[in-house]
Parts: sequence; structure tokens; C-alpha cells
Amino acid sequence: MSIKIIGIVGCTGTGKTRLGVEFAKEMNGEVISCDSMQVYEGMPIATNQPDEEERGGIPHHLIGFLSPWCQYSVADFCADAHRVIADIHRRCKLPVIVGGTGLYYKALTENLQFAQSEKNAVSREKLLREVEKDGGAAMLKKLTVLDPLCAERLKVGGRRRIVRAWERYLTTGLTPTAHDEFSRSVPSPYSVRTIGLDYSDREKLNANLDARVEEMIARGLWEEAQSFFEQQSSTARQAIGHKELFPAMRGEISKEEAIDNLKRATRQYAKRQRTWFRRQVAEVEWRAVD
RNA sequence: GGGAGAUUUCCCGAGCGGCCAAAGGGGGCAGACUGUAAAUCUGUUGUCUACGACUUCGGUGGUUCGAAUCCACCAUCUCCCA
Repeated sequence: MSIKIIGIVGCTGTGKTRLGVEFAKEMNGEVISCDSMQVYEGMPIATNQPDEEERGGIPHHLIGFLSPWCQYSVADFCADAHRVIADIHRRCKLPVIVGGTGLYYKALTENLQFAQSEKNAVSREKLLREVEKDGGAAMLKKLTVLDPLCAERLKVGGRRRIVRAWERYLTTGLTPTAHDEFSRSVPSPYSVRTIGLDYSDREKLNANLDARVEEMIARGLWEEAQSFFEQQSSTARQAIGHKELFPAMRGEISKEEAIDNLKRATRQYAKRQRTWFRRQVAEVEWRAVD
């Protein structure tokens, strides 16, 4: 028996939040955010967390519950989300997943398996030192012997992934390819219906994104960023919205320039999200919002 | 009024006689993706009837087998002396 869930995906600025609340209201549901940055507390403007009014009385999960000084990962998210879904289901309500973090969405809905053992920080350190010393090409070559299929898909420049491939092998005892195979063999407990939101006119999306950045500034994004000035955890500091303003705070560029950089970063991010949802997530029912 | 220098493909910026449609970066476009994913990485980016052809390096002429690269003049901008 599979648990029915509904998912709303798409790039930033397409109105996923509003639609999610609408669905939840109509179908006796609760919203689960699927967003790597909305999990953090204290940075509601940059991460665009819905406020009380936007939530419309619907319970929202996995938003603003984690300190920005903590790290988070897909595996953490999946564990949290599986637990929340089970809870919502137990209460006979419909889980509505709303979010823009593609990997998190795929991992959750396709029930990707992550190794039991905690991420072994020591081995990662060692691996990082090794790429530093020997270079990506050498480590990739070594990987070719172990897991040719996996190595073939990696690039010499993609050191992070090369290190991760080795890390996976060292912590699971399985090659990445073997582990993926195992992961795919575990069926998903969910029956998912995914709605994708997008603009048919890219110009309109971009104009909308620019306006949203201006709005964030008006709502106090600068001050929010200032309170964190280069202090978040390695994961939280990646949020678009703060890091683009820091150079201006250091006096390296003007505030206007920083805001332009932020707008551009937002557009580029939206592009990556669209690509992900169009190509990595199966059976998305696309709806044009314009 | 006199002197020095600049002008490069969407932007910044190399190039200083052939190997230049022109390095590199940015931006754009497309793509990859199982533990940092709002991250990271890759390809592509003058035009075309596309292993070749055509048009580009402020403008117009010139030197040369051959110029973005040398010369002359013109235009615009920066700087220095008045």
C-alpha cells in the first residue's frame, strides 16, 4: 500500500507556495517544504519563507527549524521528510511537497537510499588532501579501475564529485554504480503526482525575479545579511541573497552592483532548477503560470 | 593652443605582420547531477548552402604576397603642459 503524496515543483518565483496552500486547503493536506535553504531559521527574507498570512492556516513543515550554524544534507532531509510524511499520513491528511531543490525532491520521492553510516568526515578530509596533492585526473583514473561506469560520467574538473564517489565507496563498501543499483531496487513507498510550474515566457519570469529581489531589499534583506556577515555554516552560507551582498559590505563594490549580481545569480539559479525538473524528475505535469 | 595615449567580437580584456573568427574572464544559451545541490561541474557563443566559404578588430585610403597588428588623414575619448 503506497502513500499518496502530491508535489509542486518549479523554479523560484513561480508561485509554488500559493498553489501548495490552495491544494492543502482543498484536499485536507499539510505542506512540507522541499528546500535546502528554507530549513534554516533567521534568514526568512533570503530564503523566501512563507509568512503566517501566506501559509493561510495550513501547517508547514521543515521550514526555519535549523540553526544557520548547522550543516544539512539530502540524507538529513530525506530522513526528516519521510518522518513528517509518515506522521501526516497517520493523521489521515495529504502530504503536499512544495519546493525547488531538485535533488531533495528526487531523493525523497524516488526513495533514494543513503548509506547507514554517518558521513565519515575523516575520510573526506583525507580524500580532499589527496585530490589537492595528486589532482583530479589521478583520482579519476584510479576510479576508472574500480568503477568504470561511474568514472566515465565524471569530469576531471569535477573534483567534488570525484571525492564523493570515493567517499561513497569507502563508507558503503559498494562502488557508486553498485550502490545506485541497490538504491533503485528499493521501491518507493509513495505514489506521487508532480505538478510543475513554469512561465512560458522567459522574459516575464526574469522580470518577475528582478522585482522579487527589489522587494526583498525593501523588506530588509541587507540587514538580514548583515546579521550573518560571513558566519553561517558551510551549507547555509550558500544561500543566494546574503553572499552576493557581502562584497558591498566589505566596500569592494557598490550596493547597486551587489544587487545586480544578486539578480543575475537568481536568474542563473532559476535556469538550473528548470533544467533539473525538466530532465531529472519523471512525469511532471507542467502548468504555465503566465 | 601644444604634447602623450587609447578605440578589438554582447561586456571587460589579450593580441602588436602570417599559426587570428581573434587568448582569458564575464554574460547569454544548452546540459550534467545519490550526502555542500540556492552548491559543483561540462559544452557552446560572427554569418552561412558549414572538414569549406563569407563578413569582422573606430572611419577612409595606403605599404605589403599577406594587416586587428605598419603608415597617412579623419572621428571620438583619456591624460599631460598652457
